[in-house]
Amino acid sequence: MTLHIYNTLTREKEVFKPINPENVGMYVCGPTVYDFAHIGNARPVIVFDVLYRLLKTLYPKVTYVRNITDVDDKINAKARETGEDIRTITERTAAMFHQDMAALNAGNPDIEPRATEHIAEMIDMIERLIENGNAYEADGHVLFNVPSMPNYGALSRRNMDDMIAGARVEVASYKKDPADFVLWKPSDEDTPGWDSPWGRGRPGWHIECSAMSRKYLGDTFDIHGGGHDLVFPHHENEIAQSCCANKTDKYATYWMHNGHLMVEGEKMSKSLGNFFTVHELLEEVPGEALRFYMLSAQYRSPFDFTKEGVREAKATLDRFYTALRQHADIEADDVAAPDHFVAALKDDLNTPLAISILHELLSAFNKAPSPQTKGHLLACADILGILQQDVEGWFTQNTAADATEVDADQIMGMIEERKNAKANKDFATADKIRDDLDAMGIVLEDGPGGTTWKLK
RNA sequence: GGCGCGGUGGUAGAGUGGUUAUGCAGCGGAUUGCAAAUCCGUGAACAGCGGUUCGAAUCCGCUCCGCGCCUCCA
Repeated sequence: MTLHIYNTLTREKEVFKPINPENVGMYVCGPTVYDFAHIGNARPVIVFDVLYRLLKTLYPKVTYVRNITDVDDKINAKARETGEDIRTITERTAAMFHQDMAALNAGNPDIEPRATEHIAEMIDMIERLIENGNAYEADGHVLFNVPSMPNYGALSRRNMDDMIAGARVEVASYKKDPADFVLWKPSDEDTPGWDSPWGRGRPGWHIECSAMSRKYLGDTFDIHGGGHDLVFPHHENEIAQSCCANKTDKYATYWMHNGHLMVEGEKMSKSLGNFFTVHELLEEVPGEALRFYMLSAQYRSPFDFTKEGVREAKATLDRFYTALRQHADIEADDVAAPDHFVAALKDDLNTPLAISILHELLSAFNKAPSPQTKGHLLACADILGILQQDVEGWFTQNTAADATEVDADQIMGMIEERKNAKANKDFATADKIRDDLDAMGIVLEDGPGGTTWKLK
């Protein structure tokens, strides 16, 4: 089984053929750093983290680039609101983003370029677009001229004439064509800006990804990912900018888009108040459970995020960790993940199928605990980025909030008391102790090796 | 209006032109002082209507329903 990827460009699952098998290039649209990451922002981070892990098992080198958008009008608006410098906001937010994503066990990409550190590259690209006749200056702005690109609309399969007929936004008077979009726009005195051949201003939304992907991955590269909503206009415009500036037919070979999240069956939105940040969820559930939960659906499907679903995901991970705990003395073999597991992931990241195989491997491990069955289980889990943390830690400290509330010594003392009561056949006392612990949120399990405890 | 996606058992969620998905929940059993954990067994589905086919939940068409995007939202 070779790696297959669903390509938005062709709307088909295709065999993955890297441009250079020695170094696979992957670019994913990262966060705009002006507020806490919400659970929807976490989906592409997790999905592409799994893809990155999978690719690294298949190719000697993978270069994963994910940008940080630190110049944007939402950031500017926040700065006006709080009176802070945009740099203060973006630095703080980026740090929180990294912290939250680390809790989801999503590693950092190889390169994480920031827009503000690549203004020169963007200006250079805009200049080339003007030279090539694809962009023009008007009223202090520089605009990309959409009709100058014959293939425009190929990714999103849009016809510009139809779109304009149904457009719901007024067209700025300085545009030559209603579909033209901004590459550079002027900044007033109160707005962050950079000197450019067109005066002091700031970049449009799309140009940063074109400029930065080129710098780190070249004119054409293998995979470009992001949320489904970015297909149009963001990715369509990136293609236009990059192909026209670099004079190539091809920008990214494979376009991957993750589906959006809903919350409790409703579209997630601030006005509905059903907006979870990763940060607040981590107060009540381990990041690993959020990660595992997200992977329970195929990445392209819409995902209905529910608290009940989170709870179930956590309970499922408890099962896995329980098995690992009961057989903690067995040292896992250093084996490769079984083929049928890897094959599931190679089929356009079929994580639900992969997880079903993980359940089979768990069952096999429970029935016949051995270095090999444990090794298989852990090898698969490693690719998904789960079951890697300390087993005792999983049961005794599920969230940051738990750490301060539990007194392990006290619990061990009560377990000892109960053991003595049981030895004396005083089951009433033994059960009373168990009930008391239960009321504290502690669950006991009597096993062959003694009694263990865990947080509910 | 344009473009696109989806409707699977109580629930979450894969897959396949004819053969058990898997998890959770349910039911029965083993084990346990009782539990927990684990193991064994078990019922239950493919939105509707046509068509292609020896055979379709799986391919095609239509209908109904739900959802997304349409200039700065992952």
